[in-house]
Amino acid sequence: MARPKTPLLSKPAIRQVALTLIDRDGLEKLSMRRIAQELDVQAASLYSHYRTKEELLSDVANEVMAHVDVSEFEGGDWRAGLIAWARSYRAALAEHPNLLPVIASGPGRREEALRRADAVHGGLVGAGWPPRFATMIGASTKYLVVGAATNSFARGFDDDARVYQDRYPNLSQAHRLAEVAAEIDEDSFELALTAFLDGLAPVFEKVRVEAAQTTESAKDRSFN
Amino acid sequence: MARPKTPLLSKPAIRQVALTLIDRDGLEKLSMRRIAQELDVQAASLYSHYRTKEELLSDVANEVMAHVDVSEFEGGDWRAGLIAWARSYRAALAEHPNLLPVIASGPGRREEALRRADAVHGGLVGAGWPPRFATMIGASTKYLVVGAATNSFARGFDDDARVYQDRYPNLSQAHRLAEVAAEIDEDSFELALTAFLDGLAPVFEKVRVEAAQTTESAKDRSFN
DNA sequence: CCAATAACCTAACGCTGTTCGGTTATTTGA
DNA sequence: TCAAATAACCGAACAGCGTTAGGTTATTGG
Repeated sequence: MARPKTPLLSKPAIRQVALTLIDRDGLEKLSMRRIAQELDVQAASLYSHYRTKEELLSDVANEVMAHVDVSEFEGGDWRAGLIAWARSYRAALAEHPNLLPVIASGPGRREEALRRADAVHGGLVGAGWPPRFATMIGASTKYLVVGAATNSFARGFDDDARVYQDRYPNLSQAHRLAEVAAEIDEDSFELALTAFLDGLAPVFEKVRVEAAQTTESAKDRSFN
Repeated sequence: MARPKTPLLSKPAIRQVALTLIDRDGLEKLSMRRIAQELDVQAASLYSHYRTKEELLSDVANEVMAHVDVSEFEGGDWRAGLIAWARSYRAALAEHPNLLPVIASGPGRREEALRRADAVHGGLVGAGWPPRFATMIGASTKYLVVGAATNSFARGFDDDARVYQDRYPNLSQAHRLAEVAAEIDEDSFELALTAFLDGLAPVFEKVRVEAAQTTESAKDRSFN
């Protein structure tokens, strides 16, 4: 076979197969040859559409990250905005846990990631946070989400045994381990997020007062 | 050459070379053949000491994690314990950023990790936290540390440009990017940790009251 | 209608982790 | 003391990896 009448491949099709295989068999088992096999094609043909495997993975990661919700910042409520962002972020990672190393290894295409970063940053600044704090709070929230996802999905049944006994001292059925672990992760994440936001509230008051004073003295100076 | 008079290899020596290469060239460039080359040996010989590359990496990760400090919990001050733990944890990751994917992919040898998990958990319970909260707080703090490390080290000069402009609107010298980024990461981490712990304080009061009431009613019941 | 391009192919390169069987020094046990 | 077992190396090879080169054919643009 040389060139087919109707193309067998397309970027979206390749991405979709890649993501399916990642979800099913894990990131480590994914190879260009396996993707090609699934598409009844030779591995070399994939390189007509994606220049490297890395580029493909980065594209897949971007597709997944597109579902993250930053619209809640528009209301001007920074707390609600952060919560919605963090939860949908975490949900997106949870849907494709095997993809996490790719997402965690830095953003691929700049556009989308930048747009979301801007929405978060802009939302915080719009709500009254100084830009410097907006940066740090955005970063901190990301820490929580990525850290939670990492610890949840890359777990190897280690200290968890102890963890379960906290809450389920009589848990002996191994088949319930997964759901119990998921519940604890969920609760831990919510606790961390809530405590973080609660701890931020007094900071918000403080920096607003400081900002107001700075504006005052700036006004004073402009009068002299 | 067959068997040498004095052994050329040892587990510690292999680990040391592996870690050095990881630090210098990155995790991706590390191969058994390169480690062997550095030790003037053939790759196959390494398998007399480590059964797989994974086992070796896991051992290296454990060695690094051994520097994490959980001793501060002994004083009974859970806030001081968490801060010391989180900071030394983060410092350990920062010393070998290229190793982070290995560390994040679940603990290797159970012993050490369990010992530390126990120290954290025990410290929190000893300070008055209910076991269930001790579990969640330990997990949450880990989220922060791992998330911060991931976002810091796996960065690809993306939304950072904007981030720098927050604080250094006139920063044009690219050679200062690294230190500025490090400073922002540091500040973000400290903000997140402080806000989290501050947000935890009222929770602590609340669960202590509840625990006291539970004890009361337990006493009541024991009287009846 | 012809040239360019797009989309596939086969074959191969150099790399990887790992295994096999061989060789020799050291250690163990009778 | 001497044989057997083991430990520590080696060379060669296996299957699989990402990627490239060069070939063939269908579609498209001028």
